[in-house]
Amino acid sequence: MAATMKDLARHTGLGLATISSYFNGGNVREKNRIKIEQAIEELHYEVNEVARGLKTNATHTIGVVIPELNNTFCTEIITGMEDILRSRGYATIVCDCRTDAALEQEAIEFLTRKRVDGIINMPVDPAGSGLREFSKAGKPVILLDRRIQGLDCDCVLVDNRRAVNEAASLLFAQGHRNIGIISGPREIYTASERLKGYADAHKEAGIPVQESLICQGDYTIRGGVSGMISLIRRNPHMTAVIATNYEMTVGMMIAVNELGIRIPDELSLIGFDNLEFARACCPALSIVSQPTMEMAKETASLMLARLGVEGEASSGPEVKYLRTRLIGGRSVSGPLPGAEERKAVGGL
Amino acid sequence: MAATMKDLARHTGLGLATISSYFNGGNVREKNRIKIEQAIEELHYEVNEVARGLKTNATHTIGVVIPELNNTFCTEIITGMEDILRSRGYATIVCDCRTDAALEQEAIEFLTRKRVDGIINMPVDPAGSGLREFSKAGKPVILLDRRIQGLDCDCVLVDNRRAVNEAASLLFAQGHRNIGIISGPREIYTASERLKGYADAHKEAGIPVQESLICQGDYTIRGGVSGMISLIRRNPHMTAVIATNYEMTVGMMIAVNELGIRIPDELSLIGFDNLEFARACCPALSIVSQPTMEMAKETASLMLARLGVEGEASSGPEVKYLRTRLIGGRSVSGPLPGAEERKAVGGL
DNA sequence: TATCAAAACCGAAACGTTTCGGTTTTAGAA
DNA sequence: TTCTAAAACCGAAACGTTTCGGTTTTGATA
Repeated sequence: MAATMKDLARHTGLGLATISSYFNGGNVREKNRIKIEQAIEELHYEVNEVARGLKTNATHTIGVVIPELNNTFCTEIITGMEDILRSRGYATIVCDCRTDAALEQEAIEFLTRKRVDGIINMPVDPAGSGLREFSKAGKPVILLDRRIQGLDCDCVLVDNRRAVNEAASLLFAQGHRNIGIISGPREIYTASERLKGYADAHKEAGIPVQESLICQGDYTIRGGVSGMISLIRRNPHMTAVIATNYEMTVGMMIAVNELGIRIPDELSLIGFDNLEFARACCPALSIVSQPTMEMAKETASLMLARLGVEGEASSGPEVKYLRTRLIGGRSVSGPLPGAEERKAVGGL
Repeated sequence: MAATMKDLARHTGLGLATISSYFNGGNVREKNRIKIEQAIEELHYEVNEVARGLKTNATHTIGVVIPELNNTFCTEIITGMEDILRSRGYATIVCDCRTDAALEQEAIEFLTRKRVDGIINMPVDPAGSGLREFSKAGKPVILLDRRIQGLDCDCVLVDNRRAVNEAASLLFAQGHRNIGIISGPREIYTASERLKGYADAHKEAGIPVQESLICQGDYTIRGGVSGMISLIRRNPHMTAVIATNYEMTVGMMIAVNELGIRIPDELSLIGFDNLEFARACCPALSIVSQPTMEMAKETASLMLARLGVEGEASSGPEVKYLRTRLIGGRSVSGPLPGAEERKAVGGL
């Protein structure tokens, strides 16, 4: 049915190798180039990427494994990456592993069978067992947002520790002393980093961390709701709360709404991610905003470099650290009565 | 490097055809089956899907083209589809076309070059020009959420007309008489259907439609904000507003927050999609909820049937119509039916 | 034990590319 | 015009499958 290079060769009277050379940037005489292009037009020829893939052992496809597709943080990054990769001829196969390490492993095996040229992973399994195998085959792996102990490959990370430190420091500066935090699962890299930032801020402010103000959430909306409720129940003196990812931020807002708590009069809040959501909250929520577009760009560039498409790939693994921004809303109360002198906190 | 079927043949002393037959469900004698499986184990053999694809002319890959990845309605559906398709061995390549018909066309061409076995499309271009070509090649196309005039292929739709009719009727029943609507772009199928539902409800209630209460939005957050503001400015007597997609619902909430309007005392609201967002709003928003999971399931099943993987494919094009649900919050003045449903969902 | 259909097996030829050596053509210098 | 290095070109052999005819083996029956 569809025309092949053989047809082009016959039609133009040229050899198969010449046709191939034409498509692969080799040297072809002007008049032959014209002949070939004419033939392509007439026969509606289109190169068969599958056949090419068989020969070159490259599929021009890259796999992306993430914990949840239904998560703006993930989709914002994927949108950006997909855009860049597609413009370079690479297709993106996205696998949602439902935050389940076993499914993640399966997804990686699936992608390996599909012979993707590289994998980008926001890992759920802290061991990263599936990736090692893939990586051993000499194919590039890039970790997104979370590190894996003992797997040295390229990483694109966010300075989560500093991010939460900044958020908590802002609250201290506003006079808060009992700041709750809805933290994430201990075993997840970002969650533990964020909790460290919370501790850092306390240290810097010279205020001891109280265990009862730390609530171990699970990065879900439901977890955010129950986490918020238990924080409030356990800590009558608490005047502010930080939620450490988007889902739990939504959960926190749900809880606050259902309990009828007035923000920021009764409680100050700082959330995470999704500026649009923050602005739609009542009152507008102050949040830590992650640089999703830059993450996408860095990740895609790193991948393209590793694939030898463009840019230089460094010999060793590369780690990119990106910074977050604290975006002010109306959910943090001004200096509380009795607060010490306020510190200058970057133009918020 | 990697073992091939030839290696298996040599290792087992069997013929190539027998090995192939083993993998394709043909008859193989017990003792040979064991021999083959042992060889697979020893040589770590894995079938090369690319080579197989060249021979069978099938890539076991399906393309999905959507207007925005960064859109819960889309991602919820994709999550469900990807799950089902992957479990049947099909990879999903998602292309985000940024709500741009030209980019959509490009995405479809890209997928055609990648030789996907089928395309699922939530179309932006009402002409669907790119799809016709693909469809003519005998490969299945399934339209999601929106119809294309004159392209008769399988569709999975939602009864949008009835959905908005129900929403408006509810408002009428609560005594509202001046109901604003933030509508979508006229050329988009769902938008025009939703507007029809709005008109239907007026007809049924015997109340004439007022042009000034209809605001033509563009399905974006920004459009929702400005649409809401202009509606309020133009209609002092308006007591309720319906936003007709998720983004504009968010926009509507932003506007309401920034203008300091009290809900539902000064204005009643009904939004669209994303139950979680609705519950996080203050007060909880009443919304029209679309059956994204069913849409995903129907679409994937339809595709698998067309691909001959499972289920029966009907000869003619199939159109699935699914129903929405109206989920009550606290954003509509007066008592709202369906309160017990909200409780059930609210059992977080 | 001989017979015979069915079951199991086999090798070779595709599928549509790229690539490897080797041959021809080109065009500038002598 | 002749010579020569470089530039273009060429066909055949892969890449790892599936499939097509045709051959062998099997085991139930006579």
